[in-house]
Amino acid sequence: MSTLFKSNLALFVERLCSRSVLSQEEQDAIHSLPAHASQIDAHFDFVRLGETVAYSTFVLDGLVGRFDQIGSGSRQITALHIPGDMTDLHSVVAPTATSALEALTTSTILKIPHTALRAVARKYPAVAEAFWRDEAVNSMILAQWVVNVGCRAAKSSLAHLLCEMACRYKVEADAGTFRFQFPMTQSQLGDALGLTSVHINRTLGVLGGIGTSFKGQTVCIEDWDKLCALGDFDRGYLQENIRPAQMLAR
Amino acid sequence: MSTLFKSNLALFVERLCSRSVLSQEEQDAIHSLPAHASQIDAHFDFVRLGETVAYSTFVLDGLVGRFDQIGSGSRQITALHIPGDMTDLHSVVAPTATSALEALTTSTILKIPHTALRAVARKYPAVAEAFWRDEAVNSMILAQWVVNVGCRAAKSSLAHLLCEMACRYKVEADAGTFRFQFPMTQSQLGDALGLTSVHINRTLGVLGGIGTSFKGQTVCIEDWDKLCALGDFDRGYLQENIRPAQMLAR
DNA sequence: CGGGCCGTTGACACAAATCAATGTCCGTGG
DNA sequence: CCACGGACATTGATTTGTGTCAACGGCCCG
Repeated sequence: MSTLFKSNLALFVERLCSRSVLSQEEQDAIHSLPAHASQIDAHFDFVRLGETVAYSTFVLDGLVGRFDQIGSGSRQITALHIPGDMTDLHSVVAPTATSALEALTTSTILKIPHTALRAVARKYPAVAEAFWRDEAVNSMILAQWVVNVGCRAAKSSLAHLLCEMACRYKVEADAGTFRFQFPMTQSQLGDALGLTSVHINRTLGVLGGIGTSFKGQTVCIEDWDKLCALGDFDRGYLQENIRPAQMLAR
Repeated sequence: MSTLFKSNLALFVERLCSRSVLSQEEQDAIHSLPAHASQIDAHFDFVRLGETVAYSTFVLDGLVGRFDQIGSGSRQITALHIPGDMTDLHSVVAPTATSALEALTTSTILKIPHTALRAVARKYPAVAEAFWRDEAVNSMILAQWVVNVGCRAAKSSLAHLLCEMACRYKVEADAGTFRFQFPMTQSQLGDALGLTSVHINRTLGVLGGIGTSFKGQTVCIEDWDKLCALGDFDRGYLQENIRPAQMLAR
């Protein structure tokens, strides 16, 4: 077990343990998974549509987007993955990609072979369950994404996305202000929300009016409650730190 | 093992076996799951937002929608479930509902306790994997739903939905025409696509122009290729009958 | 110095929402 | 049997949010 890998995968173990209960042995088994780190340039599609992959990808650094392309050429981002996320754990059970994965900014990823993931899931049912739960959370985020692009107005939709990302990045308030790096262009934000970059730009202007700014890839939220209200944001769907008693008693 | 239950759950086994390889023993274990059938009236929410459930739901008959409600009162349907679908297998690993489940029409459902589902998943890793795969397909459908409401125009979006449902219902062409029952109102279609019922009505008029009609809850598609082209539909994401050699060699 | 990429702004077009009225069907009760 | 009410479908007039097109400015990087 390489120390390097152990420290890399520690983030993954930590993520799983935030929602599932794993014994030391089970945690160690995940630490020991073989993993191959690689750096991906911005805008590079490291999984293409229709491609059959033999590994799942864990994000160590950067920002990864799941892209779906439609005939007319416009692109829709259906998921964003930040450090600590598995982008496609489901590829273990469905290895042919139905959407592409692209690094939105220069990113470092870890490729973990399906064979190893399947082996650990088969040996430890609790690990299989933790994987399943992790994917379930991704589905919940995706369902909220549908709501966001489906029936919220642009400013509300953008507010919701910023709230979600602040939570997922576990941003802490500094004197009432939440500030974090968010390396997306306005055009990419448009692809995520089904809007044009022009409209994103104007909508950011509106958010400025309630104390939320996005300049130079830095989000700054001065009034969290107001942003949540505008975005109709309820963090419940993120299932943060759901590992209480009911999980132990199974 | 009751014959009644066996015939009910046979649909579920069939579904799982269309994408996963299960031994006879594993199939029998699913057949033997305890299940409680119940009839749900149209418009009744049988799982409410925030509720913690102890069972997953299988649709025997009717049509079930997954609903998300936003502050302003408008509703967004994020998934449709037809007979043969599990609506919330993921509730085994995340029992607190982050969206509601409602019968769109009078429906018959089967409630299967989480304890039983978890037990069979723990005993048979291949079953756990089949469950996981089934959920992965739901995620792929959800991702397409994002694309649909996010960046397609109304007529394209509606066309895509009708194509998807025709495939999921496994509709066969009759003299080049696909015809099937689809018990949704125009208002519900609007909730699914993030459009108003008025606009759905007008858009259905447009689809009439390319030989697709929806009258009296019956969809009739005279020109499949044209509808697919309009909806930019590629059925690949539905993962129909993905159970070939690569799955056996694992 | 020059060429891209990104952000910003304005004028205009258009798709879809909204508001409102009317029509149709169907179940219910007088 | 007919009158009524409610849910759903249909249609028209108008408004509005967002897209499109276009131009310009800042900035980084080669």
